[in-house]
Amino acid sequence: MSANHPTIKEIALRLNVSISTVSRALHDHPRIGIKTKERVKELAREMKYEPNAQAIFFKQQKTAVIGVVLPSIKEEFFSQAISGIEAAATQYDYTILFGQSHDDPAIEKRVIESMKRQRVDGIIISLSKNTNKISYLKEIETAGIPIVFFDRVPDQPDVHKVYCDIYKSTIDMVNWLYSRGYRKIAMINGPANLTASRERLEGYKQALSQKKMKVDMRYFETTDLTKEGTTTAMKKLLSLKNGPTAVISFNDYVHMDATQYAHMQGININKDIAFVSYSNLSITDYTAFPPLLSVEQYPYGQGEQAMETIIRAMKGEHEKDFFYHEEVPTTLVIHGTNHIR
Amino acid sequence: MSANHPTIKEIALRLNVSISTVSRALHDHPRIGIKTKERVKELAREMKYEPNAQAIFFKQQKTAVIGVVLPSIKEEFFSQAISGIEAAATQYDYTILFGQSHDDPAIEKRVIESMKRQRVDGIIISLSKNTNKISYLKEIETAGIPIVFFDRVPDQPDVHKVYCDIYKSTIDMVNWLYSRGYRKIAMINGPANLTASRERLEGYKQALSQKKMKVDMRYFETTDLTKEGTTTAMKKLLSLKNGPTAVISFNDYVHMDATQYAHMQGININKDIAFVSYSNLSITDYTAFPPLLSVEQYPYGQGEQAMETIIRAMKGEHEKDFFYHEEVPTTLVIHGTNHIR
DNA sequence: TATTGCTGTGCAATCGTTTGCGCATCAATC
DNA sequence: GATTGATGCGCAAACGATTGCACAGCAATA
Repeated sequence: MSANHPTIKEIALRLNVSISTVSRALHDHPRIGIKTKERVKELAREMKYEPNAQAIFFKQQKTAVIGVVLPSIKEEFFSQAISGIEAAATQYDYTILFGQSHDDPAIEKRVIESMKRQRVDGIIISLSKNTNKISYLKEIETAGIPIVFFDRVPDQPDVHKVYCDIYKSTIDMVNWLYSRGYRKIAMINGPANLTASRERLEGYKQALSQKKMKVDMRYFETTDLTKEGTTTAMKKLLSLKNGPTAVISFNDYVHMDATQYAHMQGININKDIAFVSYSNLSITDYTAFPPLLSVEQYPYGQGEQAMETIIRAMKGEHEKDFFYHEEVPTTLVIHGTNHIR
Repeated sequence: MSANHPTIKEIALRLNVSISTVSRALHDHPRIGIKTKERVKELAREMKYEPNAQAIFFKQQKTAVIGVVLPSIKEEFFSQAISGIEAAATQYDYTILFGQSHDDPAIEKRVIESMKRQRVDGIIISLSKNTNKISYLKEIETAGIPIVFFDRVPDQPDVHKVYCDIYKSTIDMVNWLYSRGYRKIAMINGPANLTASRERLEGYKQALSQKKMKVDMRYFETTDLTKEGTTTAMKKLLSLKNGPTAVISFNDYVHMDATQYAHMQGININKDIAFVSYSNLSITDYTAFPPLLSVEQYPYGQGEQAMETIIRAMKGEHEKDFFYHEEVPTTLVIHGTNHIR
């Protein structure tokens, strides 16, 4: 069952010419006679010859393979992102070596090392949410494999990264709520160590202070993103004397847990309390309680952008200490009007 | 920015020994002196030498890479499946070259050809729903790259495949409904050309006739899996004089569209009409109208099984005309009791 | 002393392809 | 008739690692 691919050597043998002649004939080298070219091409077709990409890339010290490491493809955001990456990759004749970290830094490292051994030409990664040391990644970059971070990117400036401005989206979101008359705006944020959480919190504070509202930390809760964590957070918000009239959830998954609990507590979702969120999952319109508003982060576009950025990084045309920081825009998507209930 | 990996050649040069000595020392060859081994290993560590997997596999005419082609990773079924594939791959020291067909046979073929050029050691594929010619895949297999189909598999017996018994699941499902007193059981099936659809239909017919019920084709509709197709099908069912008391949907996505429409028509979901389905999406419990019952097809397990099967196929220990047909079990998962509404 | 066997190492081929260089052959030019 | 230039093709090295074979040096044996 071992692969039996024809080689230029066999073609050369059958045609009684040298290997180099076959190679050049197939590449339409000007110095090869036209009859020879035709004989070679004819036989190549007949034998279903296909160049051995492995051999070529081995010689050229490239692989035309990009490693892609994502936390979990079960999240719609990442499954969309990889589609964008793949689409762009196909366009540039690259293929995708795929791995998930499942938000475990140890697995993440193992996957990366394996990709390094495979000699991928570059790596696109969205960090596991528990990763805080990326020094080994910098080493890999120094060893000659460029890395582009996307969405879950490190704070530091000396990396290539593609991300969207959650800080700004959050301000937009609060402003939207404000313009609809909501004043008691709560937030169920993610773990404090995440950049994503920090951006949300800062945007939240900034927006409130722009509106001359004081930041009431009773309205600010966090969740570890588990159902239990979110339920606890929501419970606290609901127990407040002067409870919130609007709740911003970390993302649509948190939103679903929060609204599920609130509903069970007799809250009329989006009537008694307005719920808004991030991610804009496609499943949203089928859920029992869609958010009034969700921030669309265009994972597909981020994926495409990440691929284009790594290609530029691989070309290495940039200055030695230049790093790409690509910001992709977001949009507020309104759902509330046509939801099922 | 080109990769600069140390090679055994450089180690040999620095140590004034031959390349072969370095290679053997690193592999603990018995004929290499102990001091030499230590000197070599020491320097290798120091230089952060890592064997060039590309070179090794090139020489061995292998890649340790498995191509995985899925219709669309946005479907939870496939995103779970690839996790299973990846987990098993990691265990056996294989990596995953990934591609989506987006249910387009032309793209599917392009992806496969590209993987062939990359000389993957094997291919795991779940067919695009529009694919009907797999002859070119048989050719690739003949050329020496084993192929394992999973979930969306061809009918023919002369292929390796991993799948679950939807025929049997459907019978179980109808029996479950029957035991709950439902007698007017409708089905919204998928496109007739899909094996998956045929199995559902046959199971449906078989179950009904086992219960001495006649198959009423007024209760049988199909959808092209678009929202419109499903809505039309549901509309027809609702317009019947003696309408169904239960509806079996092709999968949870169809189920969501069907129930969304039925709800808008004033049907009390799972009270007026019972809805059951296939896939058992994790999102189900957050949706407005979860199915009473959904068939769990264990995509993760199917993925693992597919990986194990391709590894066996690559070993080629089987008889020349033997093909693996691995059936993985399904389960009926009950939701109705704790759904939100 | 000659043979045998062991230890430690190097040579060179191999995988498939590309490519710089060189060598013919032939026609055209001076 | 010698030089030049174009044409057509082959040789061999290179990419990184593995491995069968050979060989030198040395000790033990006959």
